Amino acid sequence: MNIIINNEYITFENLSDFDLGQTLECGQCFHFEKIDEDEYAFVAYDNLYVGKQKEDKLVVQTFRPGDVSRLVNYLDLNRDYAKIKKELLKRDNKLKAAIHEKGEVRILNQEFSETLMSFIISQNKQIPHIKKIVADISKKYGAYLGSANGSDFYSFPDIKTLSKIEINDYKELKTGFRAPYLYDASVKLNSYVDELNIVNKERAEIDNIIKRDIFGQLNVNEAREKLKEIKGVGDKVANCVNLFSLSYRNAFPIDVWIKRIMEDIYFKNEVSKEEIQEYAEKLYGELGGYAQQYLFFYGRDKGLGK
DNA sequence: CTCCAGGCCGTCC
DNA sequence: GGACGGCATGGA
Repeated sequence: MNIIINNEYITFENLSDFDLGQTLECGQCFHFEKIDEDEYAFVAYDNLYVGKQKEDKLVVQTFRPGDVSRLVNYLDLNRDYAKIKKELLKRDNKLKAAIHEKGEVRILNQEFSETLMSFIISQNKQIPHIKKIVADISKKYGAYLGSANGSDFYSFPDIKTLSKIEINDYKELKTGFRAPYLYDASVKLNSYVDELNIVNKERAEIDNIIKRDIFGQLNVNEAREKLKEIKGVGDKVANCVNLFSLSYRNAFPIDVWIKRIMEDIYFKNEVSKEEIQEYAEKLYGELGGYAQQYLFFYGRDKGLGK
């Protein structure tokens, strides 16, 4: 990989095992829009990026010049995915089709607070509607970041702003029964900030401190249980947060789709989530999160099991 | 009209 | 412990 910086444009050359569209569309994040063929506007933390990829070349316009390392980290571009895929295939050749079709997905390193709130919203909802609610909350309470292809983009509200949103405000944003869950999550998020005595820090740094000081010493199971202290967070949402923002790449979230897909590929009949969890842990081990995402995206795209 | 969506909670046994 | 209905909202 080669990086060239020219004013607000960051160009990546010789990319491997990466596709921006796949990475954004696979279901791990909700704060983006496809604005043209192979072109996406996406929000990470309080930054807006507009990226266009052709083959192994990606050009990203950033609305905050000088944050190349943050973008590289967000897109997880410093990790050797060829090695991960090779090892996964060694452990289980049945992943071949999923990796062949969706192998250019990378697991993003997302902000903890936005990921938590987003996946609380996600329960019993389809992805387009999750995206709409995330955009609506951001538009109402976040900061304006910029415009792309006629659409305005806003940051997801930061923790201090979230802590001032009431249950009824969430209800007005059509979150339904999730409103009290979102409220409780914002209270817990704010309590982390208070507990760690984080004052006068920049957004990404607040995120880093929470990840390090609240979750840094916990293994994946302990982190999941800690997250489940939040109302409306169960195994699935907790594991999504673990995988997509807390760097637990061994987390294996099981939702309706992955359950169907695993049953289709491995079991040939209906089995419990616990059984699937155990099976996945044994088969994929510390690479479970990658396998899950390849399978999820592949299976959902193909409509496997339905 | 129905049924279901990247689930979870409270209640029942 | 496991099963089951309810839950807001929108789209197929």
